[in-house]
Amino acid sequence: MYLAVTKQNNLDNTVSTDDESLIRLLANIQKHIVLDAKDMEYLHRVFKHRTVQKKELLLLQGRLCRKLFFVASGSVRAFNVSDDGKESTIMFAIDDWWITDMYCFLNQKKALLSLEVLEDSEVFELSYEAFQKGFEKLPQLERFFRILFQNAYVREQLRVLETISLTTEERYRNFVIKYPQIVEKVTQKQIASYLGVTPEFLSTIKKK
Amino acid sequence: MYLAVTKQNNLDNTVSTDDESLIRLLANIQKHIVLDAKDMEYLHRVFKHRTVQKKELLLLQGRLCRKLFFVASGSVRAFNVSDDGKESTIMFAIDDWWITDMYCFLNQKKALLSLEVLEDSEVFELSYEAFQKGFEKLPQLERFFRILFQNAYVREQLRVLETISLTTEERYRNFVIKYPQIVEKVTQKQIASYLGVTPEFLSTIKKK
DNA sequence: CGCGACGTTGATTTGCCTCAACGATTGTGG
DNA sequence: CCACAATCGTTGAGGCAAATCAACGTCGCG
Repeated sequence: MYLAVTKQNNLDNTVSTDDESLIRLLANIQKHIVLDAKDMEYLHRVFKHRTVQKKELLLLQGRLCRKLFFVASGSVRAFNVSDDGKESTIMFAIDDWWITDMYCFLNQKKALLSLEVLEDSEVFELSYEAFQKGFEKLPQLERFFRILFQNAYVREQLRVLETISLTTEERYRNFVIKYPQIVEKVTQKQIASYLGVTPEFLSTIKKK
Repeated sequence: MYLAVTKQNNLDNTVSTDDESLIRLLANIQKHIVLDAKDMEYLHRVFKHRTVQKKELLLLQGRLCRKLFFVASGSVRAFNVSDDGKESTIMFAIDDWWITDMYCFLNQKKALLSLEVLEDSEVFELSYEAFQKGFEKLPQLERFFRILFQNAYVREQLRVLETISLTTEERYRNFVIKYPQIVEKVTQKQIASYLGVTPEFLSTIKKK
């Protein structure tokens, strides 16, 4: 098993949070493709592990977006701040989610979004260069990311449908049902900014 | 060139609309991957060409979604009708766009969307089975669809951001700027249902 | 030609925002 | 560890954005 390799220089018998995080990353990728020891080693090399803490910004709106993130544990929020200061939350990423400002990552443009760590978290980052080279080094990654983007596309399309067809109250209900773990971790203000309404209005909805 | 092969049984020198459509399909795929003659032959076999006419439904909400469509020419609209009869347009597909109810196609579930042909069109359809088998037969398709879904995801995410952060008027302006060819082809009612507002309200916006 | 869908306009109602105030919670520095 | 500041969640009053409903002229189509 690959983990044994990574633990060669781990003198005691405990599994470090680094190892745990790495396991989560590899397990996530292996949901869709098969990896041998060499593949895992390669991924271990190109994915940089980081322990980040609450309130840290993984990306600041306006800066070049160079990294794709995998959240091994904890939570991250992606949001935009408009000229007049209004915040809009695009997505929350908790355990095992991938997140970045994808538009700006793929086109290497200035970020429309900021990425904010919501609690102390373990993440992996993959640089744009490694992302592009990865497809040559490990062609199966085409399949992995095909499925990842496929799911992401479907998710966003359903969100669009909900946003334009349902009432705010229905959308809030659906959010709570769909993402109960997120509801526990984030503030109501953040949920409001995800739904595109004011915190005050969300508050009145909740009274029922 | 591959087209020469397909034209063996084409006695005169004209290029049929079938050929033109096929060229568009192959050119679209070759934007992202390289195809040799055998690949093209394979794709020609699995993609079924159809000439469809205005008002035809490629998919009816509630039915099993079996096909993925490529619009070689013409236009198609994907929309949902809610229980109380309200229509919401999820997307328009014009020349060179791919369209289906992706969620239900990928999960082989009953369609949330109907697909309506807006004008006489040339489309190709790919069955779910062929879609899945295609990745074995032609592994480069992983890359092609990876990029296709990647772009689709980014597009939808930007739409979500616009929807929750901009006013209806701003969103209408952006739509006209972004998709002028679509504006020419579709009714105002359909644009309203894409923006998630009533036709009456869109009408008042346009007065300026 | 006549019907039905479309686009427009206006009157009224409803959903949601803005602004302001307040207690409760969280975070921070002394 | 406490005190203070800052942010959060709630509530209410008033205002604006958008929906609803109805009426009417126009256009495309059978």
